[in-house]
Amino acid sequence: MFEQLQETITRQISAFLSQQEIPAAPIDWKWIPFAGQWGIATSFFQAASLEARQGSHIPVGERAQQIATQVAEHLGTPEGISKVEAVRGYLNLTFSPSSFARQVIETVQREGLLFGKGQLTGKRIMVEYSQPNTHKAFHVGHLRNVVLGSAVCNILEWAGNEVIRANYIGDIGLHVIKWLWCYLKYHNGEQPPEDRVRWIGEIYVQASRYYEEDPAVEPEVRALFARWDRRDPDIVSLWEKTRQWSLEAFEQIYQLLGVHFDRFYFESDVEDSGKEIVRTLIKKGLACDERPEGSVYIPLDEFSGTKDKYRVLVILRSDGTSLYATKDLSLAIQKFEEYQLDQSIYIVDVRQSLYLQQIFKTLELLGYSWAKQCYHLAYEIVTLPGNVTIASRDGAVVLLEDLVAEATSRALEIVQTKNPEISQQQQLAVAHAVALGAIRYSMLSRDSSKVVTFDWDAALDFNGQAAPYIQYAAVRANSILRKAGEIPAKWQVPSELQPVEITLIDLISRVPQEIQKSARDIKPLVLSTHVYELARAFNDFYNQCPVLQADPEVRGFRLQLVAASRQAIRNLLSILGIETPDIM
RNA sequence: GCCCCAGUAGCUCAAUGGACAGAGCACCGGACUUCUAAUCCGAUGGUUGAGCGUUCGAGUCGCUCCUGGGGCACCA
Repeated sequence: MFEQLQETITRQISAFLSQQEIPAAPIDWKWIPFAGQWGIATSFFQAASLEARQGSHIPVGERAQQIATQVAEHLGTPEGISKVEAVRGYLNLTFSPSSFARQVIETVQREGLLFGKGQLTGKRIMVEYSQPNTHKAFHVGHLRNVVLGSAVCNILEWAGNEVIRANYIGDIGLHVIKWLWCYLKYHNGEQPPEDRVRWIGEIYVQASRYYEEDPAVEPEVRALFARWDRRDPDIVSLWEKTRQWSLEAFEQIYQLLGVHFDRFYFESDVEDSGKEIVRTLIKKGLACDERPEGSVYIPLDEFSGTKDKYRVLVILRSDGTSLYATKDLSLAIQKFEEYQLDQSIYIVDVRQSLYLQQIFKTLELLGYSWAKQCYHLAYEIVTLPGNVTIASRDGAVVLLEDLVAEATSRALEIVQTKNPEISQQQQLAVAHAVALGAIRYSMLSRDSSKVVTFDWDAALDFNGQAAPYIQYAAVRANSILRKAGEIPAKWQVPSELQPVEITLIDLISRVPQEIQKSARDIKPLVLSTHVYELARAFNDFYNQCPVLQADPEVRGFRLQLVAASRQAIRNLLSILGIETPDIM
């Protein structure tokens, strides 16, 4: 919001420094890091350090302060700046309240629901996320992926990119055949009950148990796999029917979570084209074919002159059946051919880091120039207390719907006591927004490189740094605006602003840059932190500054500030995929 | 053996190489006749795993260790 001013002042400083024959060091502006102050700052340590290297004997800190003082004197007080100060080697420029407060509030007002949205970049980015396996349960371990992926999509979109949300469904493989075997043997003819996800998951648990415990099962499953491989119509039709059950269950979950996809890919669709690529690789001499004794593989280290880095990637089983890699190679190519992507992001957990590096390297060896535009966003997994990995096959899972149901019921209890006058339906809607917000926020408010230990109490804690706190701030703002009725169109920035007001406006003004930063680093955490700080600043303001009862000249301004705060919070929450209720 | 990630307050986590390392939870003490207390205020709490190095400046970068987690040819 202040780019122009920054540039002008940067030019003035550079000119002054060169005139004074002070070494040119890059001037980069940062926010003044102290609460209740707003403005930009830069330091002169680098320039002073360069001088020292050229033989000056003044200590760097002291010299930096000298330069800062000189610059401050030279600048005077530029338009839009109320105070210029040299402090401990830093030059601090404080914004003047009247012009900037107005500018910030008017910008939010003008842009409304789009406040914070960046200029179009012209870049097209595909984000592949969720990637569930059919015939398995959908549990809290999968939740992190969906929450992270959908937030990343929104962030990239808000930063000005075109985003294609892709999902890659694992609809075939040994796990599916195991499930079909179990269904045929123990559940034949059954129709899925209402609680479909659980039912599907339970059959999978049963299948896995028999498969592991009874050695007689494996040959039966293999035989079934062979039938599928030669497209036995009975098996194919059973596969199609049961696969559809899973897909419908996923759709329910996606609706519950409020996420959507633009493009679905299926493993079963890229299998044949994958095998075709394997043939090409063999023909080009890039893959070693040791069938039938061994597999088809690529000695990646050998080809890229590395040692123990890329290892070996097996791309086809010795019996000629496909592997995950077979299909992923094909999928990557299809994505770029279909959409001419500028970037292809894979949201996949950290355990597959080496594997995805192998895929990207293979694509490079195949000569695809876009291989370098593939990016793996690795996130750490969700474990159960005691460092227990969540595994669909042993059934020790927390189902997503159970989590949502429990969270909603706890939220509903609070809503009912606080808002007894609204309809049950409204109460439920609010509880739902709060529950899902809390769940999503807890996943987004820690770095993706950190392991999440799922804990019921922590997941259902609505206090402190959590979505309900942020939502509540917006609700309070909403309440003030509702009681105020019409917001006066004419208003003035008071001559004196409270420190909390300054902090609040400051945080609102940074929203666009925070969105850019969040996109640049692909870190939703940047926004989850910022929106929390915004909410906290608003709560401070709420407690310290009366709005409705304020003097008329202050009242108009504060109402505007309340409206801008609500908008900023609402926009950030929506990027994170969190609803902002009107009441709580 | 090799590679990747994490290690910050009692616990869970923040911190574009910059100013005094910040929040929440927990604990202790306060604030509802007020625009909703799902809130706020105050107190307590730190050798940023250890050690060298680079730098004017290191939680952040480099090296060597320690601890924990993960990965390393026919699972996905």
